[in-house]
This record gives sequence, C-alpha cells and structure tokens, in this order.
Amino acid sequence: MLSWVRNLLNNSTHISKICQIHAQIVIHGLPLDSHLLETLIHLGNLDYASSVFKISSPTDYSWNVMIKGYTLNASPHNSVFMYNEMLRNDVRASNFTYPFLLKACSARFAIKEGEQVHAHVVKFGFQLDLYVNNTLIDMYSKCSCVEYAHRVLDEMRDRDEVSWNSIISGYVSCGEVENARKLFEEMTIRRNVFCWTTLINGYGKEGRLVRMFELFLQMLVSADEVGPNSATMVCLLTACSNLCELKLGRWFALFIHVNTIPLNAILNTALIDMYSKCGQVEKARRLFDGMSGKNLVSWNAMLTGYVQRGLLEDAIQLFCLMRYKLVKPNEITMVNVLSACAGLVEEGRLQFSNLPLKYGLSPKVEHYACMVDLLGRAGYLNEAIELVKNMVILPDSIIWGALLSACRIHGDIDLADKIGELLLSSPDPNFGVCILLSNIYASVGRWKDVARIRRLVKEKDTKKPSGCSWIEVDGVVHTFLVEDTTHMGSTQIYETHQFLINHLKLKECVLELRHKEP
DNA sequence: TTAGGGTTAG
Repeated sequence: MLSWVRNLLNNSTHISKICQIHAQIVIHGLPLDSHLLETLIHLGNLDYASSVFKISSPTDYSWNVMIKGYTLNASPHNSVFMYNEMLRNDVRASNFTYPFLLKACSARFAIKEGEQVHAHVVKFGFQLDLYVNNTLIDMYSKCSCVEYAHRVLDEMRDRDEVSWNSIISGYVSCGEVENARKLFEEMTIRRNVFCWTTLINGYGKEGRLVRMFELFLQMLVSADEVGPNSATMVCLLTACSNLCELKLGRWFALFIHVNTIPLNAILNTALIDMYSKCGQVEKARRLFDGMSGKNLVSWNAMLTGYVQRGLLEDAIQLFCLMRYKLVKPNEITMVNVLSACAGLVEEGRLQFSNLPLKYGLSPKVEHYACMVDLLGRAGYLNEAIELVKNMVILPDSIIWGALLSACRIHGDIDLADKIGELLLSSPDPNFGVCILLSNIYASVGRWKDVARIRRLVKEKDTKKPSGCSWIEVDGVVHTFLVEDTTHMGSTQIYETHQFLINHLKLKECVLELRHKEP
C-alpha cells in the first residue's frame, strides 16, 4: 500500500486529489509526510506544505525539503527562518540544502546570514564541491562582496564556466566592468555564451556602446565559437534603448532576423522597448500586436512607450485592451496608468482607488508621486497635501518636488513656505528639492530666503549627483560632466561654447535694439 | 541542483 500511495502522490497534479491522498495517509498512519511535502512544493503550494509540516512530526528530511521549497518558491525569508528553527531543534542541514540556503541569502542580500551558512558548511565538514563553491561565489557576488567571492574562486581547485561567470557577473553588478574584463581575459577554459553575454551587458549598463559593440563583434569571430543567443541580443537592445541609439538598435534587430535568433517574449519585449524609447512607437506597436505569448512585462513596455512619448490616450486605450484581455496589472502598470491620467483628475482618482480595491495592490511611493503631481498640477493642492499626510509610507524627494512644483505653478507661496520648513529640518535634504524651493523664492523676489537656502544647502553639504551628457560622433560616445576638462578636445570645446554664448548674446542685443526702434 | 536577459515616478 505504501508504494501504491507514493506513486499516486508522485502522479498527482491537482490539490483536490492530493487532499484525498493526504486523508488516506492520516487514516492509515503512512510515513509519507516528506513525500507529501515534496509534491506540494513541486506544485508551489507552500501554504498547504507548511500546514502539513506543522501538524506532522517532522523528520530531518522534511526540514530540508521545506527549506528547498521556500527558496524555490521565492520565499527566501521563510527559508532562512526555517534554517534557524532547524538549528534550534538540533537538526542538521543536508548537503543538498546548503545551495538552497545560500541562494535564499543572496535573494535577501543577507551577507551576514550567507557568511554564517558558509561557516556552517565548513564547521559541519561538508564537502566544498564545485557546485557548493559556485553557489558560494554567486552568493557573495550577489551580496556585493565580490572580494569574498574572489577568495572562494582562488581556493578552488576545479573551476567551470559557472564559477567564472558567477564572479564576472559579481564585478559587473558592482559596476567594476574592467575587473570583470580582466577575469574574462584570464579564463583558462572556453568562454561560453553566459560569460560573453555577462560582459557585453556590463558595458551596455555603463553606456559604453562602442566597447559593447566591439566585444559583440569579437564574440562572433572568437575561437570560443560561441554565437549570441536571445539573452545576448536583449542586453544589446536594452543598452540601445537606454541611450536612444536607434541606428544600432535597428542593426541588432536586423541581426536577429538574419540569424534567426529565437524571438522569445523577453527578446520581443526588448525590441518593443528599444523602438518605443528611440521614438519609433508605431513600429513598437506593430511588433507588439504581432507578438505571440505577450506577458505582463510586454504590456508594461508598450504602455511605457506611449506614456513616455506623451501619447496618453493611446496608453489609456491600451490599458483598456489589457483589462479586456483579463491581464492583471501590477505596480508598474499602474504607475503608467496614473501617468497617463495627466489632466484627467477624476480618472486618476478612480485608478488610484482601484489599486487596492480592484487589483489588490498596495500603493507605493511611485503611485503617490503620480497622484500628487496630477492633483497639484490641476490646482487641487489641499487634496494633494492631505494625500501626503495620510501616506502610510514616508514621502520621498519626488513627492516633495511634485508638491513644490504645484506651489510654483499656482503661486501658493504660503504652502511652499510650510513645505520648505519641513524639508529643511530633515537631516538630509534633497539638493534638487532645495533648489526648487530657492527658485520659488527667487521668482517672487525673496532674495534673503534664496540666500538662506543656498547657505543651508552648503552647511549640510547636500550634494547633487553630477549631471552627465553625451554625444556620439563617428561611432564614439563622448561623455561630459559639469566643468569637465578630461576630454581630449576640451579646450576647443570650451572655446566653441564661449563663441556660441557670445554669438547668442549679440543676437539678443540686436533683437532688443530692434524692439526698441520706433 | 549552480551562472547571463525585458517593463515603473518630478
């Protein structure tokens, strides 16, 4: 009977059937709790699994299975909690559990817990095999402790592509793409498509399009004999869309077509995003309409495209179509929808209330920012203030900025005063918001207040992150920071700049004189 | 049972 019920469990995919089998297990006192747990975890029903675990007398194996289950079902907090409970109950983790635990730690960016698990692996004498070591590198890398990851790599006798790529990926996510490149060059084994893609992505994320493209070309002719796959193309397209680089984006789109790289949902979405961010929103829509297997991210990308191009009616219509197709929106969808409600206060109020009531979503600071902006611009300043007062989360600088902008638009200096007091009393006032306040005072001639705020900003050492601009000339991207003199043509650039300023001033004088002519 | 990829706010 035992093996018959076990087989029955293994072949069950419906909860109702599993409930029946569970009843049989209880009635006959069969020792199948661990199997039941495994089946439930496989089906992703962690609540049921947790109930079974609590009411049964858990075996060591059951503890381990639960840890695995929580990690696999994106519940790393419970996974780590379970591990601590397990230790309190004097139960040891099995070798197979450690990678899951490390994965749970990296998902929570919990370096302390990760280090503790690492220490336990050593203390309890488990073998640090290739698989566990790779998971350790991954954990340290994801927790931004890439130097620890490097230490693990140094101590490994055998390394495979996963070991190398985990650490290269760690350097990339820490913004150290040159260190990633160094390791990539040092690799003693054949570099697979993961390694190439990770490094290409590193350059792409830094906006270094030329280096990214060079690496891509190098990949095509490399002795590794690795071709790009969908993930590689996604990285390349995303870099193009972030830099509005239509020409290169189109080239990659053609490459995908000519080389018949499989167009999965992610790659299609990256294409849609690239075209819409590069101003080709109609092309994006054609792709979107012809795409099979659309998911929520695809809908969101298309919505974002419309909103960012100011095509708000199209965005609202697309959202209606999305609801008609019974696609459930998420937080990102609703940020887009609220942004698309610009000028439509009543619709905005409705959509904001729909967040919890209709879609079961808790409004986040981004949604409040949209609403404050919408209400503030339309002159509903008191309502905007009330909304901020009733927020269950702390308002951020974007919200204060939106409120102050509304004060400026509607000339409500009293309210700006009140907000200003609140802002300047905070220990770390946002630079941009302080300048906004100072500009409001300047617009009504309150120069003493302007000076006061500038002084406060200086005293509190509030720093503005450096603004950056760039231009591509003959395939090379030139980047500029404020008062930057590092560019090779810096002297010539500043001379031309001064020439343009003088030229414009002269034009302005001529125009003024013409106006004054009788 | 480990590594890379898409969508948010002034």
